[in-house]
Amino acid sequence: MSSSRQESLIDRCKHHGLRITGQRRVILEVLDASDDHPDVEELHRRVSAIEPGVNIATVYRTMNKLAEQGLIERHQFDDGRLRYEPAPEEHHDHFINVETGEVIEFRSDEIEDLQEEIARKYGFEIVSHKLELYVRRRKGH
Amino acid sequence: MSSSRQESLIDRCKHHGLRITGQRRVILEVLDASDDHPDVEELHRRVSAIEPGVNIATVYRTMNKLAEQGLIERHQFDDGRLRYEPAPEEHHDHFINVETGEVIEFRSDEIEDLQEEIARKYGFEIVSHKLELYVRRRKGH
DNA sequence: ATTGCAAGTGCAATGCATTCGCATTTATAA
DNA sequence: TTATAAATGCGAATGCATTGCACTTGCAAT
Ligand SMILES: [Mn+2]
Ligand SMILES: [Mn+2]
Ligand SMILES: [Zn+2]
Ligand SMILES: [Zn+2]
Repeated sequence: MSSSRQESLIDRCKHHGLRITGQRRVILEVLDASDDHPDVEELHRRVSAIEPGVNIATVYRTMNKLAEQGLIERHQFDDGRLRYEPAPEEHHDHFINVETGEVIEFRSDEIEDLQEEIARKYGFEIVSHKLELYVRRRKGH
Repeated sequence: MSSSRQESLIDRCKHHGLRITGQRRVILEVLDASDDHPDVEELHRRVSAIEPGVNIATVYRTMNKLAEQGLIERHQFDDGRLRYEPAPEEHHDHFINVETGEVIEFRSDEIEDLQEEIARKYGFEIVSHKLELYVRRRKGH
């Protein structure tokens, strides 16, 4: 999740030559404050609570622009919608609790290494990957 | 991929109480003959080559029905379209060659085991999972 | 073989998330 | 301050998938 990032999204946008408009300022603020994986509609809801009048198309366009620049990550879990989070400092994968919809992050160096190993075995190099574990709470303990 | 399955999809449909219509017969035949991961449009193209006049809505409905019954698996890779393959006898995951779009199957017991282990560590049990490795051919060797 | 009816189909309409065209506004560099 | 490319608002369009409805058909029971 968001945790503490060294640089704000606004600063990172400036460094990438993106203009900081009033709308973007709010969108970036919302993104920075999020520690979950909101979709565009939810982002728009949060933005509108701070500054009404921002069009949802602007949120869509901003997310695309940010993703292009690698400033955010885009996910598509099983509900089919695009969800976003600020680009994490260190890669992680996700549990999705099928009963609550909650998304939990985890990291396994062993799995990451095995992925590289098996790709190499097949003569591939990994460009990116997606690992999603759809889970439920274990009963008893 | 399809490899040799013990029972044809048509037989499995009968056992599941699904009616075998002319359209379904062709759709199932196409599925059984596929050793890739076609989307609905591609399936419809292949079906139409054998028997023109089958409506694409029928293909959509048939795929949903088959998936409900667990007779096929549904995937959504990064292009966002739903793709299908006959339910494999043994679980596998996928490489997606980002340069060609080709989908290659693999299986890693080590990774499967590690997934279970890390889920357990978090107090979860895995309901299903998705592992997709987006790759390119390694240059030199 | 015939019949009854739930299941399946064709077709067009609809839903839903996302993108796009275009006129207008605005951030930023000069 | 000004010029201009970038960004925005808004509605229309897009792409993929689902659905309502009238019609057809597989198939189990007779
Ligand atoms: Mn995350
Ligand atoms: Mn497969
Ligand atoms: Zn990972
Ligand atoms: Zn797997």
